[in-house]
Amino acid sequence: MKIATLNINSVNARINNICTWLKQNNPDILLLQEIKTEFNNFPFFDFQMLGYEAKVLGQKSYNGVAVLSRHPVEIVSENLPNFEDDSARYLECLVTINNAKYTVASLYLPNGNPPYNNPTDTSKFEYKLKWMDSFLQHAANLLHNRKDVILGGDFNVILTPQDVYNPEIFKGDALYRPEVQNRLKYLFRTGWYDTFRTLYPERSGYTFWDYNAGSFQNDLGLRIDYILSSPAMTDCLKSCAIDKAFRAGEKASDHTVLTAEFEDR
DNA sequence: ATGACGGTAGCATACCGA
Repeated sequence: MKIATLNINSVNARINNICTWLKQNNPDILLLQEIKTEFNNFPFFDFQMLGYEAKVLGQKSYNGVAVLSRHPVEIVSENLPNFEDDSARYLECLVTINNAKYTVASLYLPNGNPPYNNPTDTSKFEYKLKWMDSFLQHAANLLHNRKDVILGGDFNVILTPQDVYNPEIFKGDALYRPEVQNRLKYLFRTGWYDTFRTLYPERSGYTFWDYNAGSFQNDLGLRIDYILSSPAMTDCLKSCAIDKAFRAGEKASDHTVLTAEFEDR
């Protein structure tokens, strides 16, 4: 079972990029974030032509998440079940592959930095912490109630200095604050696995490079996209890879694709 | 390296991202 995650930064602006990637890589499941469109403007047909059914939690202009699957898929939860949210950031589905049922979620965690015109405003950071607290609680429930679970997406958390090109610059940033790092570490203490780090303890593994000139060319990146696996899934984890070539493409997203592969059940 | 980029809404420029 091959599953990938990608912050697409507008699914309609990048429909050609992602369709080309799907044709070449053919994953069973693709988790998308920042589709930046409502349900009614989602390009269902383009994905259908490639054999994918899409489940979509859309929103006008901002956010929005989706789950694409080549196998039967049904929605379990739109938004975190324990959190009132104005933003479309969490979509949980059940995918059936050869009689095995996988719980998969596409999540887009809040950024948390203040607006540029109001740098002392902490409301976005408080929202991020509340979102994470609800997510941690829900993740604990999933671990208790389900066996095969994958949580993938843009977590907007830089976990360690190893995961950023220059830790000094990010001191105090909402992606690097101890409050969010500790919340993510809590997941790993309670049974979840970071698929990339589990297989590659030493690699940098950036998944995001700013659009600003030189960031990608000079590899000034961040590792903020993750595929987390439950213990039973981690037992059959085969590979995890970052497709850096996708970020080098014409009109690319600022994130790139992260893929994990598991032994079939 | 607090924005130079880029998307959306919608028509000029504000807001958002990380």
